[in-house]
Amino acid sequence: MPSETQDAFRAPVGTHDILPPESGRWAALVAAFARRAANYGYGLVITPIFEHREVFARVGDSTDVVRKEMYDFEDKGGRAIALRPEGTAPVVRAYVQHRPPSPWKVWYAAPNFRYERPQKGRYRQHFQVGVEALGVDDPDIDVEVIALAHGFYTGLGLRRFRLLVNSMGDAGSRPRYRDALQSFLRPHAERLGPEFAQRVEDNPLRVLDSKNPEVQALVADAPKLVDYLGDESRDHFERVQAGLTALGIAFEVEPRMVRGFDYYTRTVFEFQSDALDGAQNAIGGGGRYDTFAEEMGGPPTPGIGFGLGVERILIACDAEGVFATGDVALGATLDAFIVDMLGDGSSVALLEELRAAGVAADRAYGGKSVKAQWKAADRSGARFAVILGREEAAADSVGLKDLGSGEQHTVPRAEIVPRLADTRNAPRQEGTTR
RNA sequence: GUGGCCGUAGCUCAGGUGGUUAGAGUGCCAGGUCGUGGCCCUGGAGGUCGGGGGUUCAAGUCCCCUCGGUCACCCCA
Repeated sequence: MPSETQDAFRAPVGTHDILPPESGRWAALVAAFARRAANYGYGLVITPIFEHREVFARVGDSTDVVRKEMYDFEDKGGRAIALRPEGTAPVVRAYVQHRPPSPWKVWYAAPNFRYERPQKGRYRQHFQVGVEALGVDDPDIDVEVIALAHGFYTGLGLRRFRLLVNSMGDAGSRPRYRDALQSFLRPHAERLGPEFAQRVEDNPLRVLDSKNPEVQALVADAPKLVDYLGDESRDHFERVQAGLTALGIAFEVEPRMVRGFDYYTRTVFEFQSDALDGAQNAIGGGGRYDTFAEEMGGPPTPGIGFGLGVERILIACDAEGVFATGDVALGATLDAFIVDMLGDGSSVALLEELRAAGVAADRAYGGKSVKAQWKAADRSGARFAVILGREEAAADSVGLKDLGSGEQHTVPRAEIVPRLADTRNAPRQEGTTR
């Protein structure tokens, strides 16, 4: 237990504060995703950060996310509640509850919570951006969704990542495959230990992506999902692959990729960064869930979506040297900084005028020395300093200094606001600093 | 949940084999230049050495516990 003074007043294990200027990079990333999603015809959906526990139970009783990583609790009304561990279930729940017209194409940006031991790229609260498209069975939408994510990564500047795809089969083929796999694995259960044996019984598909070399060697000879696909699933998968190829999106079929949620059917995919050295190299993933809505009591409705992990994407960006904080941070750039040598209160009114005109402006507080004000102006990164000085004031003017070039003019007080507003609206003429 | 490594100013780190008032760089504040920033010089503030217990004449240094960080397993974004 954290003792009150030492540990209580800090972010809980596995969580982080994101401060300026880094927070500006987050804002820029989410803004880029929002633009892209809107461009593809997706609207924003905002769902609660917690749901009735049953909503997430549908993610899979045999998955770690549900079995041991849920932040669940009873609220004061005795309801079983859980913090959202993943993005798809709440969106499907919202779809079932509101029955919007199909196709329903939505995007989200939201934190997820999983009670895990943290390490690099794995946190108890992590942020995902994602999309869900419900009501469309057409493989074209699988391709569209994957292309959206793929283009988002490349738009950030990422290059060193791979797209892995697989098909999980459907309600007809999956049980047949499951049985075949179980029969294949069971004879080895004793040799590979109780954990393995348990998994073979609970969820044999997830044995496939084990990192244990012994298990991997075994799995290499195991029956493959693709060989058990029904005609429809096989055709769907082939059309998805053809669609990706037609768009020039490189991918690898990874027949042993199963992913961690039970609701997936047919198309599943994952983006892995080669720039991340750790074990946490999945920067995004998703798939089709054609029976999920029905399992939640809604009409049979196919769906597909993905979630992309913001923390991991930013780690990958750092590793590839792209989308750096200084280059992209939103909201950190000031147009003007006031250096006040009068101290008569006129700076307050001028600041309000500037801001009302859309000029981002700031000042130093607390009657700082002139020198300190100049240093603050410099640090602020503002393009201009506006000088309230005695000489200028005598002529009903202010000083305007370009902090980049050092050039300084005297400007009539009445003109300073429109002038800065103009400069802002017609910013930096390339190559013509003077 | 299991295991390895790590924890000294806001930040990055020095502090052989225990030994007086715990240091540097950077950042912050002030001054040199009470109207001109970035460079330079001077000064200042800032630490219960993560926390607790133990060994010892003496612990930042050794031992135990605990909290936190990090990495791996597991799992995933």
